[in-house]
Amino acid sequence: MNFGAIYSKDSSREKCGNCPIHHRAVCAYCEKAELMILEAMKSYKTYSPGEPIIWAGDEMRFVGSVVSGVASLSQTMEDGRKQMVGLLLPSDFVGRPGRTHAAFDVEATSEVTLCRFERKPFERLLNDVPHLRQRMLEMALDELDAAREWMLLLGRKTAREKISSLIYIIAQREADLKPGSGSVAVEFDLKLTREAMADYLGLTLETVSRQVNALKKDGVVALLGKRQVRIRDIARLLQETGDDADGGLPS
Amino acid sequence: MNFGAIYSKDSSREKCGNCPIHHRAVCAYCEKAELMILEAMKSYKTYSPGEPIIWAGDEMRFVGSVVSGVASLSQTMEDGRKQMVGLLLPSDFVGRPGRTHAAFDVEATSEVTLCRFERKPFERLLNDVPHLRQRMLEMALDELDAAREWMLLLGRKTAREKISSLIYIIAQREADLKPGSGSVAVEFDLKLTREAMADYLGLTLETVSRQVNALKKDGVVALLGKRQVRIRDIARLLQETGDDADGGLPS
DNA sequence: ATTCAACCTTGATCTATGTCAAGTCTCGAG
DNA sequence: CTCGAGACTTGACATAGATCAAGGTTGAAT
Repeated sequence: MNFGAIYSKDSSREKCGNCPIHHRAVCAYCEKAELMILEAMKSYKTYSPGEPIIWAGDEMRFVGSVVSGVASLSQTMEDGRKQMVGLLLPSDFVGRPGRTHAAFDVEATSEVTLCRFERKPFERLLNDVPHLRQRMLEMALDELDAAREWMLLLGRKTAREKISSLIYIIAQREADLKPGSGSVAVEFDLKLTREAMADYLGLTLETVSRQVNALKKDGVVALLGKRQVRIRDIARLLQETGDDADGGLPS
Repeated sequence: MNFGAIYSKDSSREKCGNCPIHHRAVCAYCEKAELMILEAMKSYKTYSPGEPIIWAGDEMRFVGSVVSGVASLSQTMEDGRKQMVGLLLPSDFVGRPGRTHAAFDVEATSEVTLCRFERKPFERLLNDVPHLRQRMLEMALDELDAAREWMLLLGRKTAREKISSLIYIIAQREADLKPGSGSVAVEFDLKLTREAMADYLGLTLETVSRQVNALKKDGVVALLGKRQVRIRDIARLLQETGDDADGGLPS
C-alpha cells in the first residue's frame, strides 16, 4: 500500500499512466499529450507523519495531489483551539491556484506522498489546458459540497452522529479507491489519532474515545487495534450518522 | 435599496452595465460582447421573504446571481434540525453548473431578486467563454475558503464569538457592496431573523437572542429596531470574534 | 382602534460535552 | 527484556448552551 516507496525509487515514477490516483485527480481528464507535459513538471515528495507540508500565511511555491496517505487542512485560533477543515485523501488537490499564500495549515497525518507542481507553471498550464481547468472547477465544486455537508455535521450533529459519519465517510472513500468490493469498505485503517478525529469533528479527544467505544459496545463496529475498524452492521452505522437513509442527492 | 423593483419594471432592466453587482458576480470579467449574450439570456425574478427558490433534490432548471436581498442555502435533517450552509448575498451565485439536481435548499430570507439563466445554455456558455469560466472557478474557490472558515466557527467558537463573527462578516459584505465608507459598514440591517441566525451559527434562537443582547449591554453594538445594528466599537467587535486581530491571510 | 401572528426576550432547569486527573496499553529504542 | 513516550481510556465534576415555558412587542389586516 505504500505508493510513496514505489514512486520515489522505482523507475516507473514518471509514468502517469500507472498512477493509482490518475482517474480521480486534477489530471483525470488529461490526454496523453497533456499528461506528458505534467510528467515533465512533476516531482514526488514524501512527508512523515506529523510533518508540516505548508503553514497558513506561507508563500505557496507548489500545488499538487495527494498520491498516498492522509493529510489534514486545518486552522488554529490564537488560544490553541484547532479545527480541521478538510481531510486530504489520495487524489485530493493541495493548494489554491490564483493565490500566492496559503490560507490554511496542511500537515501530513500519516506518511504522505505528494505529486507536486510548481505553482506558477501549473497556473499557466491551467489557462492553456481546458481539461485541467474543467476538472479543477469540478473538484472545487465537489469540495464545496463536501464542506457544506461537514457544516451540518459540525453545527447540528451529536457526538455519536459525528463519529458515525466520520467512520462511514472514510469507509466510502476507502472503497472507491480500491475498486470492486462494494461502495463501502468493511475493514480499514482510520489513519487518524483520536486527537485528529476530535479536531475534525469539533469535539475533544476524550469524547471521541468514549463514543468510539460506545459504538463498539453497541456492536456497530469492532476494533482490531486502535485504529483498525471493522464495520459490523453497515445499515445501523448509516442510521447512526443521522443522515437520510436514502442518500439524499440524486445527481 | 430595492433593486428588485428597478429591475422588474424599469426599461433599464436589460443593461448589465448598470447592474449593481456587475463588478463582483460571475459576469465580472465579461467584456461588452459577452455581456450582450448574457443580457439576451437572462431574466429577473423576485421572491418574497420565506419563499423557496429551490429544494434539495429538485431538478435545477436555472442558475443565476443574487441581485438584491438575502437568500439562504441550507440542509435539514429528518428530525427537523436545520443548518444553513451558505448565506447568499448580492453577487453570489446560485446553483451548480454540471449538476442536474440541487444538493441544498435555497430560500429567500428577505425579498430577493435573482438574475437567472437557464442552466443548459449557461453551461454551454461556460465552455465557450473563458472569462466566465475563470470567474466561476475563482468564486468557487472563494466560497470554499469561506465555507472552511465557517467550519472553524461551527466547530470551535463560543456562542458569543459566533454572533460577533456573523455581525462582523455581514458588516464587511455590506461595506464592499457600497463603495467608499471604509471596509466595514457601521450601521446596517441584518436581514435575518433570530432563527435564521441560529440556523446559520449552529445555535438555538434563544441563545442568539441572549448573546445579541449581551453584546448590546456590553456596548459593542447598539440595536435600532430588532435587526438594525450599529457597531459602536469595531476593534472590540473584531476581538470578540476570536479571530486573529491581523486578519490572517495575506493574499 | 383592535386583533392576531410572527418575532423576540427572559427565566428556570437540564444535559451533552468539556475539563481535569489518573491510569493503562503498545511498541520501538536501547 | 524493560523503559519510556505517545496514544488511548476511564472517572468525577463543571458548564455552555439546549430545552421548556411564559410573556412582551410590533406591525399589518380587519
